[in-house]
Amino acid sequence: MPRPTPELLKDVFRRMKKAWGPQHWWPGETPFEVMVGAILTQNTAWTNVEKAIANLKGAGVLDPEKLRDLPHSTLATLIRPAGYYNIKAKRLRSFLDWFHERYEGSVERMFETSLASLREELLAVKGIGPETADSILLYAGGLPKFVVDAYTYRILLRHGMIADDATYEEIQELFETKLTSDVALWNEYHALLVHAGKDHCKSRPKCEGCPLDPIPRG
DNA sequence: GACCAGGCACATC
DNA sequence: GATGTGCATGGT
Repeated sequence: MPRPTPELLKDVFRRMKKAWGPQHWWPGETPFEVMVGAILTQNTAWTNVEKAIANLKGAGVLDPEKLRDLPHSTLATLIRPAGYYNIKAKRLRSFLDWFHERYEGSVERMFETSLASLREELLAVKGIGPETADSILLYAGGLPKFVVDAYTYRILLRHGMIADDATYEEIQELFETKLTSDVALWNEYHALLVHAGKDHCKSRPKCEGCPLDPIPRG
């Protein structure tokens, strides 16, 4: 497996940051909103998630206890624009039940738990996998956990920095061991990778003028 | 109308 | 352990 150096990873970041600037992630007003958004955005365009969150706010239920009190059908209807609304209503419910029973719906208490333990707890919730858990830890909790997603995989593979069978944990370990443990850096790095995959490269099939072009493609 | 989007759990082999 | 499949709306 190719082993990108710390310098290369830093260079990739500098190039993206220079080209596209700060991404201002995560777009959510409170840690709780970020956590809800992390579940709703699973395999879904963020624009659709925004509509769902707007519905929740409009109904005045974007609150741990109020959301948990909603019947399944009501919750599913409100989050309908985010797609997969039945399964996501269940996933939100399982998260909200855990959040209530384990932390009494308190964000402050939740993030008093150590990073490694909290990640294990989140992964044990039905509907929360590695990316959702890590998004919650980094973007809602401000904890040093690097978020890996489909774009991260694609871009790193394209530039020959990982093997095509690299796992989530391997890719995460790559960033976490070769970059300094810096929440602001990891926040921006992941957001820029998503921008690179979503907005930049998608609009340019061969990605002409890609800021990463000086880095050989695999 | 096809194809994709900031995954995950579960079935089947 | 690897591979396949269901879940669903809204934008291009």
